[in-house]
Amino acid sequence: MAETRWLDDDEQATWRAYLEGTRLLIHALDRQLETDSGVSFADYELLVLLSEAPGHRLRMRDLADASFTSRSGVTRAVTRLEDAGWVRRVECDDDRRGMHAELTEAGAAKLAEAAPGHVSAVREHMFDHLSEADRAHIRDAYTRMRAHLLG
Amino acid sequence: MAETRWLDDDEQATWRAYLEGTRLLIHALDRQLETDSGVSFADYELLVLLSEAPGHRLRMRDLADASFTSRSGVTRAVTRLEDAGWVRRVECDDDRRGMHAELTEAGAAKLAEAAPGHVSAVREHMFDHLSEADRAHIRDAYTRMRAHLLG
DNA sequence: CGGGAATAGTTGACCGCGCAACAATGTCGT
DNA sequence: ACGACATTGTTGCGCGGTCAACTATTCCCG
Repeated sequence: MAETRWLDDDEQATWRAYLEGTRLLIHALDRQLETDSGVSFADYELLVLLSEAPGHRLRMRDLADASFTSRSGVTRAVTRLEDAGWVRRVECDDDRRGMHAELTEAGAAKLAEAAPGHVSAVREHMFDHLSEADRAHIRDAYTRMRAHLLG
Repeated sequence: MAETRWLDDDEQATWRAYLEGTRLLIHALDRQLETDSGVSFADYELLVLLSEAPGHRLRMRDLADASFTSRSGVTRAVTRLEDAGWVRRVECDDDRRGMHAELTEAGAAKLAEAAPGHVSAVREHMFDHLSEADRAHIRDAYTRMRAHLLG
Protein backbone atom coordinates (compact mmCIF):
# COMPACT_ATOMS: atom_id res chain seq x y z
CA MET A 1 0.00 0.00 0.00
CA ALA A 2 1.53 3.28 -1.14
CA GLU A 3 1.41 6.43 0.93
CA THR A 4 -2.03 7.99 0.69
CA ARG A 5 -2.22 11.20 -1.31
CA TRP A 6 -4.79 13.15 0.65
CA LEU A 7 -6.86 15.85 -0.98
CA ASP A 8 -5.33 19.29 -0.73
CA ASP A 9 -7.40 22.31 0.28
CA ASP A 10 -8.41 23.13 -3.24
CA GLU A 11 -9.47 19.58 -3.99
CA GLN A 12 -11.39 19.46 -0.72
CA ALA A 13 -13.21 22.65 -1.60
CA THR A 14 -14.02 21.32 -5.05
CA TRP A 15 -15.24 18.01 -3.73
CA ARG A 16 -17.48 19.51 -1.08
CA ALA A 17 -18.94 22.21 -3.28
CA TYR A 18 -19.73 19.60 -5.89
CA LEU A 19 -21.28 17.10 -3.49
CA GLU A 20 -23.27 19.64 -1.55
CA GLY A 21 -24.34 21.59 -4.60
CA THR A 22 -25.48 18.41 -6.26
CA ARG A 23 -27.43 17.28 -3.23
CA LEU A 24 -29.19 20.62 -3.00
CA LEU A 25 -29.83 20.74 -6.73
CA ILE A 26 -31.40 17.31 -6.99
CA HIS A 27 -33.48 17.99 -3.94
CA ALA A 28 -34.71 21.27 -5.36
CA LEU A 29 -35.59 19.70 -8.69
CA ASP A 30 -37.41 16.87 -6.98
CA ARG A 31 -39.47 19.24 -4.90
CA GLN A 32 -40.30 21.46 -7.85
CA LEU A 33 -41.56 18.55 -9.93
CA GLU A 34 -43.42 16.98 -7.04
CA THR A 35 -45.25 20.09 -5.95
CA ASP A 36 -45.93 21.55 -9.39
CA SER A 37 -46.77 18.38 -11.29
CA GLY A 38 -46.98 15.47 -8.87
CA VAL A 39 -44.08 13.62 -10.49
CA SER A 40 -40.86 12.59 -8.81
CA PHE A 41 -37.59 13.42 -10.50
CA ALA A 42 -36.89 9.72 -10.99
CA ASP A 43 -40.23 9.14 -12.66
CA TYR A 44 -39.84 12.25 -14.78
CA GLU A 45 -36.56 10.96 -16.13
CA LEU A 46 -38.14 7.66 -17.10
CA LEU A 47 -40.91 9.48 -18.94
CA VAL A 48 -38.31 11.51 -20.80
CA LEU A 49 -36.42 8.41 -21.85
CA LEU A 50 -39.59 6.78 -23.13
CA SER A 51 -40.66 9.91 -24.97
CA GLU A 52 -37.36 9.93 -26.85
CA ALA A 53 -37.49 6.25 -27.80
CA PRO A 54 -38.84 5.10 -31.18
CA GLY A 55 -42.51 4.27 -30.78
CA HIS A 56 -42.39 5.77 -27.30
CA ARG A 57 -41.39 2.39 -25.93
CA LEU A 58 -38.34 0.66 -24.50
CA ARG A 59 -37.46 -2.82 -23.31
CA MET A 60 -37.29 -2.98 -19.53
CA ARG A 61 -33.60 -3.77 -19.63
CA ASP A 62 -32.89 -0.84 -21.93
CA LEU A 63 -34.80 1.42 -19.62
CA ALA A 64 -32.71 0.14 -16.72
CA ASP A 65 -29.49 0.71 -18.62
CA ALA A 66 -30.51 4.13 -19.86
CA SER A 67 -31.59 5.31 -16.44
CA PHE A 68 -28.56 3.86 -14.66
CA THR A 69 -30.66 2.02 -12.14
CA SER A 70 -31.27 -1.63 -11.38
CA ARG A 71 -33.76 -3.89 -13.14
CA SER A 72 -35.86 -4.33 -10.06
CA GLY A 73 -35.96 -0.59 -9.66
CA VAL A 74 -37.34 -0.27 -13.17
CA THR A 75 -39.90 -2.99 -12.56
CA ARG A 76 -41.25 -1.11 -9.58
CA ALA A 77 -41.05 2.27 -11.24
CA VAL A 78 -42.97 1.04 -14.28
CA THR A 79 -45.60 -0.48 -12.03
CA ARG A 80 -45.88 2.89 -10.33
CA LEU A 81 -46.17 4.72 -13.65
CA GLU A 82 -48.67 2.15 -14.90
CA ASP A 83 -50.83 2.73 -11.86
CA ALA A 84 -50.70 6.43 -12.59
CA GLY A 85 -51.79 5.72 -16.18
CA TRP A 86 -48.68 7.23 -17.75
CA VAL A 87 -47.12 4.02 -19.02
CA ARG A 88 -48.40 0.62 -20.15
CA ARG A 89 -46.63 -2.70 -20.39
CA VAL A 90 -46.64 -4.34 -23.81
CA GLU A 91 -45.41 -7.87 -24.41
CA CYS A 92 -42.54 -8.40 -26.81
CA ASP A 93 -43.51 -10.44 -29.82
CA ASP A 94 -40.00 -11.57 -30.69
CA ASP A 95 -38.95 -12.51 -27.14
CA ARG A 96 -41.54 -14.01 -24.90
CA ARG A 97 -39.58 -13.04 -21.81
CA GLY A 98 -39.52 -9.44 -22.90
CA MET A 99 -41.62 -6.51 -21.90
CA HIS A 100 -41.85 -3.05 -23.35
CA ALA A 101 -42.72 -0.03 -21.30
CA GLU A 102 -44.71 2.30 -23.51
CA LEU A 103 -45.66 5.90 -22.87
CA THR A 104 -49.43 6.47 -22.91
CA GLU A 105 -51.18 9.59 -24.15
CA ALA A 106 -51.71 10.59 -20.55
CA GLY A 107 -48.02 10.06 -19.88
CA ALA A 108 -47.04 12.24 -22.80
CA ALA A 109 -49.47 14.89 -21.62
CA LYS A 110 -48.09 14.77 -18.10
CA LEU A 111 -44.59 15.13 -19.43
CA ALA A 112 -45.59 18.08 -21.60
CA GLU A 113 -47.17 19.69 -18.57
CA ALA A 114 -44.20 19.12 -16.28
CA ALA A 115 -41.35 19.87 -18.68
CA PRO A 116 -41.40 23.68 -18.85
CA GLY A 117 -41.27 24.14 -15.10
CA HIS A 118 -38.56 21.55 -14.78
CA VAL A 119 -36.41 23.10 -17.48
CA SER A 120 -36.85 26.50 -15.87
CA ALA A 121 -35.71 25.08 -12.56
CA VAL A 122 -32.66 23.47 -14.17
CA ARG A 123 -31.78 26.84 -15.68
CA GLU A 124 -32.41 28.77 -12.52
CA HIS A 125 -30.45 26.46 -10.26
CA MET A 126 -27.68 25.40 -12.61
CA PHE A 127 -27.15 26.85 -16.07
CA ASP A 128 -27.79 30.42 -15.05
CA HIS A 129 -24.73 30.12 -12.82
CA LEU A 130 -22.45 28.69 -15.49
CA SER A 131 -20.33 30.61 -17.94
CA GLU A 132 -19.72 29.16 -21.37
CA ALA A 133 -16.35 27.99 -20.16
CA ASP A 134 -17.79 26.44 -17.00
CA ARG A 135 -20.27 24.50 -19.06
CA ALA A 136 -17.67 23.23 -21.49
CA HIS A 137 -15.38 22.08 -18.70
CA ILE A 138 -18.20 20.38 -16.86
CA ARG A 139 -19.44 18.69 -20.00
CA ASP A 140 -16.03 17.36 -20.95
CA ALA A 141 -14.97 16.39 -17.45
CA TYR A 142 -18.11 14.47 -16.59
CA THR A 143 -18.16 12.85 -20.00
CA ARG A 144 -14.70 11.47 -19.27
CA MET A 145 -15.68 10.42 -15.77
CA ARG A 146 -18.77 8.66 -17.04
CA ALA A 147 -16.77 6.81 -19.70
CA HIS A 148 -14.24 5.73 -17.11
CA LEU A 149 -16.92 4.52 -14.70
CA LEU A 150 -18.69 2.59 -17.43
CA GLY A 151 -15.47 1.00 -18.64
CA MET B 1 -45.90 32.16 -18.48
CA ALA B 2 -43.12 33.06 -20.87
CA GLU B 3 -42.03 30.88 -23.74
CA THR B 4 -39.92 28.00 -22.47
CA ARG B 5 -36.25 28.14 -23.30
CA TRP B 6 -35.44 24.48 -23.84
CA LEU B 7 -31.95 23.15 -23.38
CA ASP B 8 -29.90 23.18 -26.54
CA ASP B 9 -27.82 20.16 -27.58
CA ASP B 10 -24.77 21.31 -25.69
CA GLU B 11 -26.71 21.95 -22.52
CA GLN B 12 -28.43 18.59 -22.86
CA ALA B 13 -25.08 16.87 -23.23
CA THR B 14 -23.73 18.71 -20.20
CA TRP B 15 -26.75 17.92 -18.10
CA ARG B 16 -26.80 14.24 -18.92
CA ALA B 17 -23.07 13.71 -18.55
CA TYR B 18 -23.21 15.41 -15.18
CA LEU B 19 -26.23 13.51 -13.90
CA GLU B 20 -25.09 10.14 -15.14
CA GLY B 21 -21.49 10.64 -14.14
CA THR B 22 -22.56 11.69 -10.69
CA ARG B 23 -24.87 8.73 -10.29
CA LEU B 24 -22.13 6.33 -11.32
CA LEU B 25 -19.56 8.07 -9.16
CA ILE B 26 -21.59 8.00 -5.98
CA HIS B 27 -22.53 4.42 -6.61
CA ALA B 28 -18.89 3.45 -7.12
CA LEU B 29 -17.79 5.25 -3.95
CA ASP B 30 -20.57 3.64 -1.97
CA ARG B 31 -19.63 0.19 -3.17
CA GLN B 32 -15.95 0.72 -2.49
CA LEU B 33 -16.55 1.84 1.07
CA GLU B 34 -19.13 -0.84 1.72
CA THR B 35 -17.07 -3.74 0.46
CA ASP B 36 -13.67 -2.58 1.73
CA SER B 37 -14.69 -1.19 5.12
CA GLY B 38 -18.34 -1.98 5.77
CA VAL B 39 -19.37 1.67 5.87
CA SER B 40 -21.86 3.38 3.61
CA PHE B 41 -20.89 6.61 1.93
CA ALA B 42 -23.52 8.47 3.92
CA ASP B 43 -22.21 7.11 7.21
CA TYR B 44 -18.64 7.80 6.18
CA GLU B 45 -19.48 11.43 5.59
CA LEU B 46 -21.03 11.74 9.03
CA LEU B 47 -17.93 10.25 10.61
CA VAL B 48 -15.79 12.76 8.73
CA LEU B 49 -17.91 15.66 9.94
CA LEU B 50 -17.68 14.49 13.52
CA SER B 51 -13.95 13.93 13.26
CA GLU B 52 -13.48 17.52 12.15
CA ALA B 53 -15.64 19.01 14.88
CA PRO B 54 -14.16 20.33 18.13
CA GLY B 55 -14.28 17.57 20.72
CA HIS B 56 -15.30 15.15 17.98
CA ARG B 57 -18.92 16.03 18.65
CA LEU B 58 -21.76 17.94 17.05
CA ARG B 59 -25.32 18.83 17.92
CA MET B 60 -27.80 16.76 15.97
CA ARG B 61 -29.09 19.81 14.17
CA ASP B 62 -25.61 20.92 13.21
CA LEU B 63 -24.89 17.48 11.88
CA ALA B 64 -28.06 17.67 9.82
CA ASP B 65 -27.14 21.08 8.46
CA ALA B 66 -23.56 20.12 7.74
CA SER B 67 -24.52 16.92 5.97
CA PHE B 68 -27.33 18.55 4.00
CA THR B 69 -29.83 15.96 5.09
CA SER B 70 -32.96 16.05 7.19
CA ARG B 71 -33.10 15.88 10.96
CA SER B 72 -34.90 12.59 10.94
CA GLY B 73 -32.25 11.21 8.65
CA VAL B 74 -29.58 12.19 11.16
CA THR B 75 -31.54 10.70 14.05
CA ARG B 76 -31.68 7.35 12.28
CA ALA B 77 -28.11 7.54 11.04
CA VAL B 78 -26.78 8.26 14.50
CA THR B 79 -28.78 5.36 15.90
CA ARG B 80 -27.21 3.18 13.24
CA LEU B 81 -23.71 4.46 14.03
CA GLU B 82 -24.36 4.04 17.72
CA ASP B 83 -25.34 0.43 17.19
CA ALA B 84 -22.10 -0.05 15.30
CA GLY B 85 -20.19 1.48 18.21
CA TRP B 86 -18.73 4.32 16.19
CA VAL B 87 -20.72 7.14 17.76
CA ARG B 88 -22.34 7.81 21.11
CA ARG B 89 -25.09 10.18 22.09
CA VAL B 90 -24.26 12.69 24.80
CA GLU B 91 -26.85 14.93 26.39
CA CYS B 92 -26.40 18.66 26.14
CA ASP B 93 -25.93 20.32 29.52
CA ASP B 94 -26.99 23.78 28.38
CA ASP B 95 -30.09 22.72 26.46
CA ARG B 96 -32.13 19.86 27.77
CA ARG B 97 -33.62 19.23 24.36
CA GLY B 98 -30.21 18.90 22.85
CA MET B 99 -28.12 15.91 21.95
CA HIS B 100 -24.55 15.64 20.83
CA ALA B 101 -23.33 12.92 18.54
CA GLU B 102 -19.77 12.12 19.56
CA LEU B 103 -17.24 10.02 17.69
CA THR B 104 -15.96 7.07 19.72
CA GLU B 105 -12.45 5.64 19.60
CA ALA B 106 -13.81 2.79 17.51
CA GLY B 107 -15.40 5.30 15.17
CA ALA B 108 -12.17 7.20 14.76
CA ALA B 109 -10.37 3.94 14.10
CA LYS B 110 -12.92 2.89 11.52
CA LEU B 111 -12.59 6.23 9.79
CA ALA B 112 -8.80 5.96 9.76
CA GLU B 113 -9.11 2.52 8.27
CA ALA B 114 -11.59 3.52 5.58
CA ALA B 115 -10.18 6.88 4.55
CA PRO B 116 -7.19 5.89 2.39
CA GLY B 117 -9.19 3.60 0.15
CA HIS B 118 -11.95 6.16 -0.15
CA VAL B 119 -9.59 8.96 -1.09
CA SER B 120 -7.95 6.72 -3.65
CA ALA B 121 -11.32 5.98 -5.18
CA VAL B 122 -12.20 9.67 -5.30
CA ARG B 123 -8.94 10.31 -7.13
CA GLU B 124 -9.32 7.40 -9.48
CA HIS B 125 -12.91 8.14 -10.43
CA MET B 126 -12.87 11.92 -10.35
CA PHE B 127 -9.74 13.99 -9.85
CA ASP B 128 -7.56 11.90 -12.12
CA HIS B 129 -9.87 12.93 -14.94
CA LEU B 130 -9.79 16.65 -14.19
CA SER B 131 -7.31 19.17 -15.48
CA GLU B 132 -6.39 22.11 -13.28
CA ALA B 133 -8.79 24.24 -15.29
CA ASP B 134 -11.59 21.68 -15.01
CA ARG B 135 -11.21 21.62 -11.28
CA ALA B 136 -11.21 25.38 -10.94
CA HIS B 137 -14.33 25.73 -13.04
CA ILE B 138 -16.12 22.96 -11.18
CA ARG B 139 -15.14 24.42 -7.83
CA ASP B 140 -16.31 27.90 -8.69
CA ALA B 141 -19.46 26.86 -10.51
CA TYR B 142 -20.71 24.55 -7.79
CA THR B 143 -19.78 27.00 -5.10
CA ARG B 144 -22.06 29.53 -6.81
CA MET B 145 -24.81 26.98 -7.27
CA ARG B 146 -24.61 25.94 -3.66
CA ALA B 147 -24.80 29.53 -2.48
CA HIS B 148 -27.80 30.17 -4.69
CA LEU B 149 -29.61 27.06 -3.47
CA LEU B 150 -28.94 27.93 0.13
CA GLY B 151 -30.08 31.50 -0.32
C1' DC C 1 -30.84 -31.97 -31.51
C1' DG C 2 -30.25 -31.53 -26.62
C1' DG C 3 -28.88 -29.70 -22.40
C1' DG C 4 -26.13 -26.35 -19.71
C1' DA C 5 -25.41 -21.46 -19.45
C1' DA C 6 -27.02 -16.88 -20.07
C1' DT C 7 -30.72 -13.48 -20.02
C1' DA C 8 -35.43 -11.06 -18.92
C1' DG C 9 -38.40 -9.60 -15.69
C1' DT C 10 -40.53 -10.09 -11.16
C1' DT C 11 -40.72 -10.69 -6.27
C1' DG C 12 -39.46 -10.70 -1.19
C1' DA C 13 -36.81 -8.83 2.32
C1' DC C 14 -34.72 -5.02 3.69
C1' DC C 15 -32.56 -0.27 3.88
C1' DG C 16 -32.26 4.74 3.94
C1' DC C 17 -34.53 8.92 3.51
C1' DG C 18 -38.01 12.82 3.60
C1' DC C 19 -42.17 14.81 5.34
C1' DA C 20 -45.52 15.72 8.75
C1' DA C 21 -46.86 15.30 13.42
C1' DC C 22 -45.50 15.24 18.06
C1' DA C 23 -43.83 16.18 23.01
C1' DA C 24 -40.41 18.55 25.38
C1' DT C 25 -37.95 22.53 25.99
C1' DG C 26 -36.33 27.17 25.17
C1' DT C 27 -37.15 32.23 23.74
C1' DC C 28 -39.18 36.54 23.64
C1' DG C 29 -42.48 40.41 24.03
C1' DT C 30 -45.42 42.71 26.85
C1' DA D 1 -43.99 36.38 35.07
C1' DC D 2 -46.59 34.50 31.66
C1' DG D 3 -48.38 33.03 27.37
C1' DA D 4 -47.60 32.78 22.39
C1' DC D 5 -44.26 31.23 19.46
C1' DA D 6 -39.98 28.86 17.87
C1' DT D 7 -36.79 25.05 18.09
C1' DT D 8 -34.97 20.21 19.07
C1' DG D 9 -34.96 15.55 18.38
C1' DT D 10 -37.79 11.45 17.61
C1' DT D 11 -41.30 8.79 15.42
C1' DG D 12 -44.98 6.80 11.94
C1' DC D 13 -45.65 6.44 7.44
C1' DG D 14 -44.76 5.97 2.71
C1' DC D 15 -41.58 6.14 -1.21
C1' DG D 16 -37.99 4.56 -3.93
C1' DG D 17 -34.08 1.85 -4.23
C1' DT D 18 -30.74 -2.48 -4.00
C1' DC D 19 -29.60 -7.41 -3.63
C1' DA D 20 -30.56 -12.20 -3.94
C1' DA D 21 -33.57 -15.72 -5.34
C1' DC D 22 -36.81 -17.33 -8.55
C1' DT D 23 -39.35 -18.65 -13.09
C1' DA D 24 -39.57 -18.50 -17.83
C1' DT D 25 -37.35 -18.20 -21.98
C1' DT D 26 -33.56 -18.01 -25.26
C1' DC D 27 -28.79 -18.91 -26.71
C1' DC D 28 -25.05 -21.68 -27.84
C1' DC D 29 -22.01 -25.39 -28.43
C1' DG D 30 -20.74 -30.33 -28.52
